[in-house]
Amino acid sequence: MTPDPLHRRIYADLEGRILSGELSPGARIPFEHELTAQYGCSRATVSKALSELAGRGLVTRRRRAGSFVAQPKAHAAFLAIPDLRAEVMERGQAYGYRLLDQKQRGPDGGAEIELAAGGPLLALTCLHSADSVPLALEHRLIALAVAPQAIKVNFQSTPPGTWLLDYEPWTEAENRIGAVEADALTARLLQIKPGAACLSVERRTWRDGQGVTRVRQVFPGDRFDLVALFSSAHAKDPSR
Amino acid sequence: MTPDPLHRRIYADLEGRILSGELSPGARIPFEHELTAQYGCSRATVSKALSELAGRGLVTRRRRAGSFVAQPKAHAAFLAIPDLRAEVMERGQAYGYRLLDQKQRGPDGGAEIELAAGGPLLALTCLHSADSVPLALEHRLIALAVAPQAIKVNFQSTPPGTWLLDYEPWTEAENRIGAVEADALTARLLQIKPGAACLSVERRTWRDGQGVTRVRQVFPGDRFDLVALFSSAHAKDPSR
DNA sequence: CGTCGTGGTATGTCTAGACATATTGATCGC
DNA sequence: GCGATCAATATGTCTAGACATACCACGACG
Repeated sequence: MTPDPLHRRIYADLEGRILSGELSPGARIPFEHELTAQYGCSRATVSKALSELAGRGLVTRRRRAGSFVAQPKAHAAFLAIPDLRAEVMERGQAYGYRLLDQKQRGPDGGAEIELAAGGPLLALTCLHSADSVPLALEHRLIALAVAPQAIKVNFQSTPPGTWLLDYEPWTEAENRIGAVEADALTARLLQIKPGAACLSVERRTWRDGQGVTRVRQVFPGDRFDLVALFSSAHAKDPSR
Repeated sequence: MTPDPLHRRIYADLEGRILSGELSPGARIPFEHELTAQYGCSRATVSKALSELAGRGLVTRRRRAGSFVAQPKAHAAFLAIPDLRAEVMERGQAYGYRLLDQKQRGPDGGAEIELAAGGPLLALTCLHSADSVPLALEHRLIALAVAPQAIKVNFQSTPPGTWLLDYEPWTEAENRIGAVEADALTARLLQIKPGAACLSVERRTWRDGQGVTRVRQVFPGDRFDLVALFSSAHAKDPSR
Protein backbone atom coordinates (compact mmCIF):
# COMPACT_ATOMS: atom_id res chain seq x y z
CA MET A 1 0.00 0.00 0.00
CA THR A 2 2.76 2.44 0.78
CA PRO A 3 3.83 3.71 -2.59
CA ASP A 4 7.45 2.76 -2.78
CA PRO A 5 9.72 5.17 -4.53
CA LEU A 6 9.63 4.63 -8.24
CA HIS A 7 13.34 3.95 -8.59
CA ARG A 8 12.97 1.20 -6.04
CA ARG A 9 10.17 -0.39 -7.97
CA ILE A 10 12.20 -0.31 -11.14
CA TYR A 11 15.13 -1.77 -9.26
CA ALA A 12 13.00 -4.54 -7.79
CA ASP A 13 11.36 -5.35 -11.11
CA LEU A 14 14.65 -5.74 -12.92
CA GLU A 15 16.24 -7.59 -10.05
CA GLY A 16 13.37 -10.05 -10.09
CA ARG A 17 13.66 -10.62 -13.80
CA ILE A 18 17.37 -11.25 -13.46
CA LEU A 19 17.17 -13.57 -10.48
CA SER A 20 14.28 -15.50 -11.94
CA GLY A 21 16.35 -16.16 -15.01
CA GLU A 22 14.03 -14.34 -17.37
CA LEU A 23 16.98 -12.13 -18.15
CA SER A 24 20.00 -14.36 -18.31
CA PRO A 25 23.62 -13.30 -18.01
CA GLY A 26 24.69 -11.26 -20.97
CA ALA A 27 21.16 -10.32 -21.93
CA ARG A 28 20.61 -6.69 -22.68
CA ILE A 29 18.48 -4.66 -20.37
CA PRO A 30 16.04 -2.24 -22.02
CA PHE A 31 17.61 1.08 -22.85
CA GLU A 32 17.11 3.84 -20.36
CA HIS A 33 14.85 5.68 -22.76
CA GLU A 34 12.69 2.58 -23.10
CA LEU A 35 12.35 2.22 -19.36
CA THR A 36 11.64 5.92 -19.20
CA ALA A 37 8.68 5.38 -21.52
CA GLN A 38 7.61 2.20 -19.78
CA TYR A 39 7.48 3.70 -16.32
CA GLY A 40 6.57 7.19 -17.39
CA CYS A 41 9.37 8.84 -15.51
CA SER A 42 12.51 10.79 -16.24
CA ARG A 43 15.81 9.28 -17.20
CA ALA A 44 17.39 10.27 -13.90
CA THR A 45 15.00 7.98 -12.06
CA VAL A 46 15.65 5.04 -14.34
CA SER A 47 19.36 5.72 -14.18
CA LYS A 48 19.28 5.68 -10.40
CA ALA A 49 17.76 2.21 -10.41
CA LEU A 50 20.34 0.98 -12.92
CA SER A 51 23.16 2.53 -10.93
CA GLU A 52 22.10 0.59 -7.88
CA LEU A 53 21.89 -2.61 -9.85
CA ALA A 54 25.35 -1.93 -11.21
CA GLY A 55 26.67 -1.14 -7.75
CA ARG A 56 25.41 -4.47 -6.55
CA GLY A 57 27.03 -6.25 -9.42
CA LEU A 58 23.86 -7.46 -11.06
CA VAL A 59 24.28 -5.48 -14.24
CA THR A 60 27.11 -3.98 -16.22
CA ARG A 61 26.67 -0.65 -17.93
CA ARG A 62 28.61 0.41 -20.99
CA ARG A 63 28.41 3.68 -22.81
CA ARG A 64 26.94 3.49 -26.22
CA ALA A 65 26.35 -0.24 -25.82
CA GLY A 66 23.73 -0.25 -23.09
CA SER A 67 23.22 -2.17 -19.88
CA PHE A 68 23.56 -5.92 -19.61
CA VAL A 69 22.97 -8.58 -17.02
CA ALA A 70 26.34 -9.23 -15.44
CA GLN A 71 28.01 -12.60 -15.63
CA PRO A 72 27.85 -14.20 -12.23
CA LYS A 73 31.41 -13.98 -11.07
CA ALA A 74 31.79 -15.34 -7.64
CA HIS A 75 29.68 -15.72 -4.63
CA ALA A 76 30.54 -12.53 -2.89
CA ALA A 77 29.30 -12.77 0.62
CA PHE A 78 29.07 -10.33 3.41
CA LEU A 79 30.71 -11.94 6.35
CA ALA A 80 29.91 -10.20 9.55
CA ILE A 81 32.83 -10.33 11.91
CA PRO A 82 31.59 -8.47 14.90
CA ASP A 83 33.33 -7.67 18.05
CA LEU A 84 33.48 -10.82 20.14
CA ARG A 85 32.07 -9.23 23.25
CA ALA A 86 29.07 -7.87 21.38
CA GLU A 87 28.61 -11.20 19.67
CA VAL A 88 28.55 -13.20 22.87
CA MET A 89 26.30 -10.76 24.66
CA GLU A 90 23.90 -10.71 21.77
CA ARG A 91 23.44 -14.44 22.14
CA GLY A 92 22.41 -13.87 25.73
CA GLN A 93 25.51 -15.41 27.20
CA ALA A 94 27.75 -14.01 29.88
CA TYR A 95 30.87 -12.61 28.33
CA GLY A 96 34.11 -13.26 30.12
CA TYR A 97 37.51 -11.82 29.36
CA ARG A 98 40.93 -12.31 30.88
CA LEU A 99 44.21 -10.69 29.96
CA LEU A 100 46.92 -13.34 30.10
CA ASP A 101 49.93 -11.37 29.03
CA GLN A 102 50.86 -7.88 27.96
CA LYS A 103 54.22 -6.61 26.94
CA GLN A 104 55.79 -3.94 24.85
CA ARG A 105 58.56 -4.97 22.54
CA GLY A 106 60.18 -4.34 19.21
CA PRO A 107 59.32 -6.23 16.07
CA ASP A 108 61.01 -9.57 15.82
CA GLY A 109 60.69 -10.42 12.16
CA GLY A 110 59.83 -9.36 8.66
CA ALA A 111 56.09 -9.06 8.86
CA GLU A 112 56.26 -7.50 12.28
CA ILE A 113 58.69 -4.82 11.13
CA GLU A 114 56.22 -3.87 8.47
CA LEU A 115 53.44 -3.67 11.01
CA ALA A 116 55.44 -1.77 13.57
CA ALA A 117 56.05 1.20 11.24
CA GLY A 118 59.25 2.14 12.99
CA GLY A 119 57.83 1.98 16.49
CA PRO A 120 57.42 -0.60 19.20
CA LEU A 121 54.64 -3.14 19.34
CA LEU A 122 52.18 -3.91 22.06
CA ALA A 123 51.74 -7.67 22.33
CA LEU A 124 48.66 -8.97 24.09
CA THR A 125 47.42 -12.44 24.82
CA CYS A 126 43.92 -12.85 26.14
CA LEU A 127 41.13 -15.29 26.54
CA HIS A 128 37.47 -14.77 25.71
CA SER A 129 34.78 -16.91 27.21
CA ALA A 130 31.04 -17.31 26.99
CA ASP A 131 29.16 -18.52 30.05
CA SER A 132 32.50 -19.37 31.66
CA VAL A 133 33.47 -21.71 28.82
CA PRO A 134 36.62 -20.67 26.95
CA LEU A 135 35.65 -19.47 23.52
CA ALA A 136 38.76 -18.02 21.97
CA LEU A 137 42.42 -17.47 22.58
CA GLU A 138 43.63 -14.22 21.12
CA HIS A 139 47.13 -13.11 20.23
CA ARG A 140 47.26 -9.49 19.23
CA LEU A 141 49.89 -7.04 18.12
CA ILE A 142 49.22 -3.31 18.02
CA ALA A 143 51.51 -0.88 16.24
CA LEU A 144 52.12 1.87 18.76
CA ALA A 145 53.47 4.20 16.10
CA VAL A 146 50.03 4.22 14.53
CA ALA A 147 47.89 3.81 17.62
CA PRO A 148 49.93 5.47 20.40
CA GLN A 149 46.93 5.80 22.70
CA ALA A 150 46.94 2.04 23.15
CA ILE A 151 49.68 2.38 25.80
CA LYS A 152 47.32 4.20 28.11
CA VAL A 153 44.47 1.75 27.83
CA ASN A 154 43.83 -0.69 30.63
CA PHE A 155 43.49 -3.93 28.77
CA GLN A 156 42.82 -5.77 32.03
CA SER A 157 39.22 -4.73 31.70
CA THR A 158 38.76 -3.78 28.06
CA PRO A 159 39.21 -6.34 25.32
CA PRO A 160 41.61 -4.90 22.75
CA GLY A 161 39.25 -5.70 19.88
CA THR A 162 36.49 -3.67 21.44
CA TRP A 163 38.77 -0.74 22.13
CA LEU A 164 40.27 -0.74 18.66
CA LEU A 165 36.86 -0.97 17.05
CA ASP A 166 35.80 2.15 18.91
CA TYR A 167 38.94 4.26 18.70
CA GLU A 168 41.14 3.16 15.84
CA PRO A 169 39.34 3.17 12.52
CA TRP A 170 40.76 1.12 9.72
CA THR A 171 40.54 1.45 6.00
CA GLU A 172 41.69 -1.94 4.78
CA ALA A 173 41.65 -5.35 6.34
CA GLU A 174 42.46 -8.90 5.50
CA ASN A 175 40.91 -11.92 7.10
CA ARG A 176 42.44 -15.31 6.83
CA ILE A 177 40.36 -18.19 8.04
CA GLY A 178 41.75 -21.64 8.45
CA ALA A 179 41.72 -24.78 10.53
CA VAL A 180 44.58 -25.75 12.81
CA GLU A 181 45.25 -28.34 15.45
CA ALA A 182 45.51 -27.06 18.98
CA ASP A 183 49.02 -27.07 20.39
CA ALA A 184 49.58 -28.01 24.01
CA LEU A 185 49.32 -24.51 25.46
CA THR A 186 46.29 -23.57 23.42
CA ALA A 187 44.58 -26.81 24.34
CA ARG A 188 45.14 -26.24 28.03
CA LEU A 189 43.82 -22.68 27.94
CA LEU A 190 40.79 -23.57 25.85
CA GLN A 191 40.19 -26.72 27.86
CA ILE A 192 40.25 -29.02 24.87
CA LYS A 193 42.43 -31.94 24.01
CA PRO A 194 45.75 -31.29 22.25
CA GLY A 195 45.41 -31.74 18.51
CA ALA A 196 41.72 -30.90 18.46
CA ALA A 197 40.52 -29.04 15.37
CA CYS A 198 40.31 -25.30 15.90
CA LEU A 199 39.13 -22.47 13.76
CA SER A 200 41.80 -19.86 13.29
CA VAL A 201 40.88 -16.35 12.28
CA GLU A 202 43.75 -14.04 11.53
CA ARG A 203 42.92 -10.46 10.82
CA ARG A 204 45.21 -7.66 9.81
CA THR A 205 43.99 -4.10 9.47
CA TRP A 206 45.52 -1.01 7.97
CA ARG A 207 44.74 2.66 8.05
CA ASP A 208 45.85 4.51 4.95
CA GLY A 209 48.41 1.85 4.19
CA GLN A 210 49.89 1.69 7.68
CA GLY A 211 49.39 -1.45 9.67
CA VAL A 212 47.29 -0.90 12.78
CA THR A 213 46.93 -4.31 14.33
CA ARG A 214 47.26 -7.97 13.69
CA VAL A 215 45.26 -10.51 15.59
CA ARG A 216 44.94 -14.23 15.60
CA GLN A 217 41.99 -15.81 17.32
CA VAL A 218 41.75 -19.53 17.86
CA PHE A 219 38.32 -21.03 18.51
CA PRO A 220 37.58 -24.60 19.50
CA GLY A 221 36.08 -26.16 16.40
CA ASP A 222 33.18 -27.65 18.27
CA ARG A 223 32.18 -24.43 20.00
CA PHE A 224 32.22 -21.85 17.30
CA ASP A 225 31.08 -21.35 13.73
CA LEU A 226 31.40 -18.28 11.63
CA VAL A 227 28.05 -17.65 10.03
CA ALA A 228 27.48 -15.36 7.12
CA LEU A 229 23.92 -14.81 6.11
CA PHE A 230 23.20 -12.66 3.14
CA SER A 231 21.10 -12.17 0.09
CA SER A 232 22.04 -11.17 -3.37
CA ALA A 233 19.22 -8.72 -3.06
CA HIS A 234 21.61 -7.46 -0.42
CA ALA A 235 21.01 -6.73 3.19
CA LYS A 236 23.09 -3.65 3.62
CA ASP A 237 20.48 -1.04 2.85
CA PRO A 238 19.04 0.19 6.14
CA SER A 239 15.92 1.57 4.50
CA ARG A 240 14.50 -1.86 3.82
CA MET B 1 45.19 14.58 -13.34
CA THR B 2 42.00 12.97 -14.53
CA PRO B 3 39.22 15.08 -13.10
CA ASP B 4 37.21 12.61 -11.08
CA PRO B 5 33.50 13.20 -11.00
CA LEU B 6 32.62 15.72 -8.38
CA HIS B 7 30.35 13.41 -6.42
CA ARG B 8 33.26 11.01 -6.11
CA ARG B 9 35.52 13.69 -4.75
CA ILE B 10 32.93 14.69 -2.18
CA TYR B 11 32.50 11.05 -1.27
CA ALA B 12 36.23 10.54 -0.92
CA ASP B 13 36.69 13.71 1.12
CA LEU B 14 34.01 12.80 3.62
CA GLU B 15 35.13 9.20 3.76
CA GLY B 16 38.63 10.34 4.56
CA ARG B 17 37.47 12.63 7.33
CA ILE B 18 35.41 9.84 8.84
CA LEU B 19 38.09 7.17 8.65
CA SER B 20 40.78 9.49 9.92
CA GLY B 21 38.68 10.12 12.98
CA GLU B 22 38.28 13.83 12.29
CA LEU B 23 34.57 13.13 12.17
CA SER B 24 33.84 10.65 14.91
CA PRO B 25 30.78 8.43 15.20
CA GLY B 26 27.70 10.44 15.93
CA ALA B 27 29.21 13.66 14.61
CA ARG B 28 27.02 15.61 12.30
CA ILE B 29 28.04 15.94 8.71
CA PRO B 30 27.64 19.38 7.15
CA PHE B 31 24.16 19.97 5.81
CA GLU B 32 23.64 19.36 2.16
CA HIS B 33 23.20 23.05 1.49
CA GLU B 34 26.53 23.74 3.20
CA LEU B 35 28.31 21.18 1.07
CA THR B 36 26.52 22.63 -1.92
CA ALA B 37 28.08 25.99 -1.15
CA GLN B 38 31.44 24.49 -0.29
CA TYR B 39 31.84 22.57 -3.51
CA GLY B 40 29.89 24.97 -5.68
CA CYS B 41 27.58 22.33 -7.04
CA SER B 42 23.92 21.45 -6.93
CA ARG B 43 22.24 19.59 -4.12
CA ALA B 44 21.69 16.53 -6.28
CA THR B 45 25.42 16.04 -6.59
CA VAL B 46 26.03 16.36 -2.87
CA SER B 47 23.10 14.09 -2.21
CA LYS B 48 24.50 11.44 -4.49
CA ALA B 49 27.74 11.38 -2.53
CA LEU B 50 25.87 11.16 0.75
CA SER B 51 23.65 8.40 -0.60
CA GLU B 52 26.68 6.34 -1.44
CA LEU B 53 28.16 6.92 1.99
CA ALA B 54 24.85 5.87 3.50
CA GLY B 55 24.70 2.82 1.27
CA ARG B 56 28.08 1.77 2.51
CA GLY B 57 27.08 2.23 6.08
CA LEU B 58 29.43 5.07 6.87
CA VAL B 59 26.75 7.64 7.54
CA THR B 60 23.14 7.67 8.64
CA ARG B 61 20.74 10.15 7.15
CA ARG B 62 17.64 11.39 8.89
CA ARG B 63 15.06 13.75 7.57
CA ARG B 64 14.96 17.04 9.33
CA ALA B 65 17.87 16.03 11.52
CA GLY B 66 20.67 15.79 8.99
CA SER B 67 23.38 13.29 8.24
CA PHE B 68 25.59 11.76 10.89
CA VAL B 69 28.62 9.53 11.01
CA ALA B 70 27.28 6.05 11.67
CA GLN B 71 28.18 4.14 14.78
CA PRO B 72 30.58 1.39 13.85
CA LYS B 73 28.49 -1.69 14.28
CA ALA B 74 30.41 -4.71 13.26
CA HIS B 75 33.22 -5.41 10.95
CA ALA B 76 31.29 -6.28 7.85
CA ALA B 77 33.65 -8.00 5.54
CA PHE B 78 33.32 -8.95 1.96
CA LEU B 79 34.20 -12.58 1.80
CA ALA B 80 34.67 -13.74 -1.71
CA ILE B 81 33.71 -17.38 -2.04
CA PRO B 82 34.30 -18.05 -5.66
CA ASP B 83 33.69 -21.17 -7.57
CA LEU B 84 36.41 -23.63 -6.64
CA ARG B 85 37.38 -24.38 -10.21
CA ALA B 86 37.84 -20.71 -11.01
CA GLU B 87 39.75 -20.21 -7.80
CA VAL B 88 42.22 -22.98 -8.45
CA MET B 89 42.74 -22.02 -12.06
CA GLU B 90 43.30 -18.43 -11.11
CA ARG B 91 46.18 -19.50 -8.94
CA GLY B 92 47.75 -21.13 -11.97
CA GLN B 93 47.22 -24.65 -10.70
CA ALA B 94 45.74 -27.56 -12.58
CA TYR B 95 42.20 -28.12 -11.48
CA GLY B 96 41.07 -31.68 -11.02
CA TYR B 97 37.61 -32.95 -10.34
CA ARG B 98 36.18 -36.38 -9.74
CA LEU B 99 32.60 -37.42 -9.13
CA LEU B 100 32.61 -40.09 -6.44
CA ASP B 101 28.94 -40.74 -6.06
CA GLN B 102 25.63 -39.59 -7.45
CA LYS B 103 22.19 -40.73 -6.52
CA GLN B 104 18.66 -39.51 -6.48
CA ARG B 105 16.70 -40.06 -3.31
CA GLY B 106 14.04 -38.64 -1.07
CA PRO B 107 14.77 -36.43 1.90
CA ASP B 108 15.79 -38.37 4.97
CA GLY B 109 15.26 -35.88 7.74
CA GLY B 110 13.89 -32.59 8.92
CA ALA B 111 16.26 -30.17 7.26
CA GLU B 112 16.31 -32.19 4.08
CA ILE B 113 12.54 -32.21 3.83
CA GLU B 114 12.58 -28.46 3.97
CA LEU B 115 15.20 -28.32 1.25
CA ALA B 116 13.52 -30.86 -0.98
CA ALA B 117 10.35 -28.76 -1.34
CA GLY B 118 8.21 -31.82 -1.95
CA GLY B 119 10.47 -33.33 -4.55
CA PRO B 120 13.40 -35.71 -4.64
CA LEU B 121 16.97 -34.73 -3.94
CA LEU B 122 20.04 -35.22 -6.00
CA ALA B 123 22.93 -36.22 -3.74
CA LEU B 124 26.45 -35.80 -5.04
CA THR B 125 29.83 -36.50 -3.54
CA CYS B 126 32.88 -35.24 -5.33
CA LEU B 127 36.50 -34.40 -4.87
CA HIS B 128 38.29 -31.28 -6.01
CA SER B 129 42.02 -31.18 -6.41
CA ALA B 130 44.72 -28.69 -7.33
CA ASP B 131 47.83 -29.93 -9.08
CA SER B 132 46.71 -33.50 -8.32
CA VAL B 133 46.62 -32.85 -4.57
CA PRO B 134 43.19 -33.33 -3.01
CA LEU B 135 41.82 -29.95 -2.02
CA ALA B 136 38.26 -30.48 -0.94
CA LEU B 137 35.68 -33.16 -0.42
CA GLU B 138 32.23 -31.97 -1.32
CA HIS B 139 28.86 -33.34 -0.29
CA ARG B 140 26.03 -31.66 -2.12
CA LEU B 141 22.27 -31.88 -2.19
CA ILE B 142 20.23 -30.29 -4.94
CA ALA B 143 16.46 -29.85 -4.67
CA LEU B 144 15.12 -31.20 -7.93
CA ALA B 145 11.76 -29.54 -7.39
CA VAL B 146 13.48 -26.19 -7.64
CA ALA B 147 16.27 -27.04 -10.08
CA PRO B 148 14.78 -29.81 -12.24
CA GLN B 149 17.35 -29.35 -14.97
CA ALA B 150 19.99 -30.78 -12.68
CA ILE B 151 18.89 -34.31 -13.60
CA LYS B 152 20.06 -33.84 -17.14
CA VAL B 153 23.48 -32.47 -16.30
CA ASN B 154 26.48 -34.72 -16.59
CA PHE B 155 28.22 -34.16 -13.30
CA GLN B 156 31.00 -36.51 -14.32
CA SER B 157 32.61 -33.60 -16.12
CA THR B 158 30.99 -30.50 -14.63
CA PRO B 159 31.43 -29.67 -10.96
CA PRO B 160 27.99 -29.02 -9.50
CA GLY B 161 29.05 -25.74 -7.98
CA THR B 162 30.11 -24.40 -11.33
CA TRP B 163 26.90 -25.51 -12.98
CA LEU B 164 24.68 -24.10 -10.27
CA LEU B 165 26.52 -20.82 -10.31
CA ASP B 166 25.83 -20.49 -14.00
CA TYR B 167 22.28 -21.75 -14.22
CA GLU B 168 20.54 -21.54 -10.90
CA PRO B 169 20.56 -18.05 -9.46
CA TRP B 170 19.99 -17.64 -5.78
CA THR B 171 18.61 -14.85 -3.74
CA GLU B 172 19.66 -15.75 -0.22
CA ALA B 173 22.48 -17.81 1.14
CA GLU B 174 24.01 -18.80 4.41
CA ASN B 175 27.59 -19.78 4.95
CA ARG B 176 28.72 -21.61 8.01
CA ILE B 177 32.43 -21.94 8.52
CA GLY B 178 33.90 -24.16 11.14
CA ALA B 179 36.72 -26.53 11.98
CA VAL B 180 36.27 -30.27 12.22
CA GLU B 181 38.45 -33.31 12.59
CA ALA B 182 38.69 -35.55 9.58
CA ASP B 183 36.84 -38.84 9.91
CA ALA B 184 38.36 -41.99 8.47
CA LEU B 185 36.75 -41.78 5.06
CA THR B 186 37.42 -38.08 4.64
CA ALA B 187 41.01 -38.55 5.69
CA ARG B 188 41.54 -41.31 3.16
CA LEU B 189 40.06 -39.32 0.29
CA LEU B 190 41.94 -36.15 1.15
CA GLN B 191 45.10 -38.10 1.88
CA ILE B 192 45.53 -36.74 5.36
CA LYS B 193 45.70 -38.45 8.70
CA PRO B 194 42.44 -39.21 10.51
CA GLY B 195 41.63 -36.55 13.06
CA ALA B 196 43.55 -33.83 11.23
CA ALA B 197 42.03 -30.37 11.46
CA CYS B 198 39.89 -29.48 8.47
CA LEU B 199 38.08 -26.38 7.46
CA SER B 200 34.41 -27.03 6.88
CA VAL B 201 32.36 -24.67 4.76
CA GLU B 202 28.66 -25.36 4.64
CA ARG B 203 26.59 -23.25 2.32
CA ARG B 204 22.87 -23.24 1.81
CA THR B 205 21.22 -21.15 -0.86
CA TRP B 206 17.63 -20.21 -1.52
CA ARG B 207 15.76 -18.65 -4.38
CA ASP B 208 12.72 -16.71 -3.31
CA GLY B 209 12.48 -18.66 -0.08
CA GLN B 210 12.85 -22.09 -1.63
CA GLY B 211 15.96 -24.07 -0.90
CA VAL B 212 18.07 -24.69 -3.98
CA THR B 213 21.10 -26.51 -2.73
CA ARG B 214 23.08 -27.38 0.34
CA VAL B 215 26.75 -28.13 0.17
CA ARG B 216 29.44 -29.03 2.63
CA GLN B 217 33.03 -28.74 1.60
CA VAL B 218 35.84 -30.04 3.74
CA PHE B 219 39.33 -28.71 3.17
CA PRO B 220 42.52 -29.97 4.76
CA GLY B 221 43.48 -27.29 7.26
CA ASP B 222 47.05 -27.16 6.09
CA ARG B 223 46.22 -26.72 2.43
CA PHE B 224 43.54 -24.11 2.36
CA ASP B 225 42.71 -20.74 3.88
CA LEU B 226 39.74 -18.60 3.18
CA VAL B 227 41.01 -15.11 2.57
CA ALA B 228 38.85 -12.05 2.62
CA LEU B 229 40.53 -8.85 1.61
CA PHE B 230 38.51 -5.70 1.75
CA SER B 231 38.48 -2.07 2.57
CA SER B 232 35.92 -0.08 4.38
CA ALA B 233 36.06 2.14 1.35
CA HIS B 234 34.68 -1.09 0.04
CA ALA B 235 35.70 -3.01 -3.02
CA LYS B 236 32.40 -3.62 -4.71
CA ASP B 237 32.42 -0.66 -7.02
CA PRO B 238 33.75 -1.86 -10.38
CA SER B 239 34.59 1.64 -11.55
CA ARG B 240 37.50 1.97 -9.17
C1' DC C 1 1.44 20.40 33.82
C1' DG C 2 0.78 17.51 30.01
C1' DT C 3 -0.65 16.78 25.43
C1' DC C 4 -1.84 17.78 20.94
C1' DG C 5 -1.38 20.35 16.82
C1' DT C 6 1.46 23.06 13.68
C1' DG C 7 5.18 25.09 11.30
C1' DG C 8 9.90 25.05 9.91
C1' DT C 9 13.55 22.43 8.19
C1' DA C 10 16.45 18.84 6.09
C1' DT C 11 16.34 15.05 3.48
C1' DG C 12 13.84 11.98 -0.24
C1' DT C 13 12.22 11.80 -4.66
C1' DC C 14 11.65 13.46 -9.13
C1' DT C 15 11.72 16.38 -13.55
C1' DA C 16 13.41 18.25 -17.96
C1' DG C 17 16.85 19.41 -19.71
C1' DA C 18 22.24 20.16 -20.84
C1' DC C 19 26.89 18.84 -22.05
C1' DA C 20 30.64 15.24 -21.77
C1' DT C 21 32.51 10.87 -23.06
C1' DA C 22 33.08 6.40 -24.70
C1' DT C 23 32.06 3.08 -28.08
C1' DT C 24 30.00 1.13 -32.01
C1' DG C 25 29.21 0.73 -36.77
C1' DA C 26 29.47 2.62 -41.11
C1' DT C 27 31.68 5.17 -44.52
C1' DC C 28 35.62 6.57 -47.08
C1' DG C 29 40.24 6.24 -48.85
C1' DC C 30 44.10 3.47 -49.93
C1' DG D 1 40.23 -6.13 -48.55
C1' DC D 2 41.72 -3.33 -44.86
C1' DG D 3 42.45 0.38 -41.97
C1' DA D 4 41.46 5.16 -40.43
C1' DT D 5 37.98 8.52 -39.63
C1' DC D 6 33.55 10.15 -38.21
C1' DA D 7 28.93 10.48 -36.77
C1' DA D 8 25.30 8.40 -34.11
C1' DT D 9 24.05 6.82 -29.79
C1' DA D 10 23.76 5.38 -24.88
C1' DT D 11 25.38 6.23 -20.70
C1' DG D 12 27.84 9.57 -17.15
C1' DT D 13 27.56 13.71 -14.91
C1' DC D 14 25.36 17.75 -13.52
C1' DT D 15 21.93 21.76 -12.83
C1' DA D 16 18.08 24.36 -10.86
C1' DG D 17 14.36 23.80 -9.49
C1' DA D 18 9.71 21.36 -7.42
C1' DC D 19 6.90 18.84 -4.19
C1' DA D 20 6.67 15.10 -0.59
C1' DT D 21 7.75 13.45 3.89
C1' DA D 22 9.43 12.90 8.37
C1' DC D 23 10.82 14.95 12.39
C1' DC D 24 11.74 18.29 16.00
C1' DA D 25 10.50 22.28 18.60
C1' DC D 26 7.42 25.35 20.16
C1' DG D 27 3.24 27.09 21.45
C1' DA D 28 -1.66 26.72 22.53
C1' DC D 29 -5.15 24.44 24.72
C1' DG D 30 -7.29 21.40 28.04
